[in-house]
Amino acid sequence: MGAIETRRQIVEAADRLFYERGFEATSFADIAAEVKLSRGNFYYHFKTKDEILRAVIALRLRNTEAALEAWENEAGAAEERIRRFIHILIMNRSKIMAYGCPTGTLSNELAKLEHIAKDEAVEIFSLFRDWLGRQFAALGRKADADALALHVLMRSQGVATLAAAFREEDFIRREVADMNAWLDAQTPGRAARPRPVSRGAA
Amino acid sequence: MGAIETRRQIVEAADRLFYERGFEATSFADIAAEVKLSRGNFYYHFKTKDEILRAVIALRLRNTEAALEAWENEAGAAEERIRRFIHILIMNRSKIMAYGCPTGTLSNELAKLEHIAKDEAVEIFSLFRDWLGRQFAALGRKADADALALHVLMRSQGVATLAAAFREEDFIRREVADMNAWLDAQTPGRAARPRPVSRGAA
DNA sequence: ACCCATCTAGGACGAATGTCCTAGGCGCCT
DNA sequence: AGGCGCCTAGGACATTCGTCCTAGATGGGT
Repeated sequence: MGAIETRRQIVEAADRLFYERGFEATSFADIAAEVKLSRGNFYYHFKTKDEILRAVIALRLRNTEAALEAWENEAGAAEERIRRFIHILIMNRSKIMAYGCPTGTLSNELAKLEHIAKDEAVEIFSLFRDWLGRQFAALGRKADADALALHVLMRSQGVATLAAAFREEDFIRREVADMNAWLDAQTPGRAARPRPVSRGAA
Repeated sequence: MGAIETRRQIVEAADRLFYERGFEATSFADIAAEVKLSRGNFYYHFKTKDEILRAVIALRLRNTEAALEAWENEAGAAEERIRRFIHILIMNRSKIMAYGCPTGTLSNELAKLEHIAKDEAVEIFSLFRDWLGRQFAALGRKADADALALHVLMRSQGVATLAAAFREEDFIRREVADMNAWLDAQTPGRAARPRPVSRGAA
């Protein structure tokens, strides 16, 4: 098997394990076992644990960039793109209820560890922040586009954290509906397209 | 020194270290050093790490209960009490920007570890949830009191997570203002009391 | 057929971890 | 003063961690 393919498998396994168990709680041996490699062989591909972490973050950055770019091409209007983002909460609800948000939990953990790669993890957030900001600017909210972007990100993080704590799927659906209703209210110039009823405010 | 006092100091140190470094990343030796105890003596007070965790969670539960009860007695109306809760984000902004929310980050970590005490940590959330629910019920929102409570909790968690990631104090203040504005809109029956201007929606 | 670069396996290494044992010192009781 | 129970110190223990070394398997190019 080529080294490149092996390396890819390692990073992929580490990505999942870091998400499901956390960075510190995942050992070299765990990842090696997952890919069915000896720990020694493992060392051939990655010298240190930090190196794997960097590779995982780089992978997530690439995946995030690709997803955002795909939404940029697929979805029509900026508003529809933002709804795509919001909809992740529903699509990934099972994993979110089990492990929270991959970006948020990693960023939290690295912050506590005062890990050098902390800022790189936050960079994933920045990708979403900037992308969302551009969508809000396209919606005619240029002045407060960044604040609106952070607001959407904030809600996603809050929903993910509480969903992981209480494991209530209804809560996720309710908050997603509320986010969509909120988004409707952010573009008063446009006619609000029909949406499923959002009971009350939350 | 009495064993009770020593035990109190241990739990207090563990509480802080679990918050600042995380549960797994904090070792027996770390806590012992903080309280200036030998690791052997430490064992006299706590047999296992889980035992300390349980004690820390119990402490946080007691502290939370006490804080909520104090707000119940001090603050006048239910609305004012909810604002007290929201205001924690501003009061604790330095620690939140450094380490996130103690409850949210611990709950996230324990969930990933599939730790037995996970549900006990979530119980801290439940205290806030129930308390907030009672306030909303007192505000005349009996039907969706729990949903509103979760909504407030959700926002707090989101703000804490992003504040820890980006370390922007303005973001916290902006979102707190937005939460207050949102709260105003939840009690349409009452006259909205004058509040500092919340620029736009977010 | 042979060689050399690429890849792999297995184990060694010190440090740190959670856990546990034992010997001793301190202070309150009678 | 003496004894006893509470508290402490220091280290042993097995395990696991991240890291590192070395010998061998593999396979394409000559």
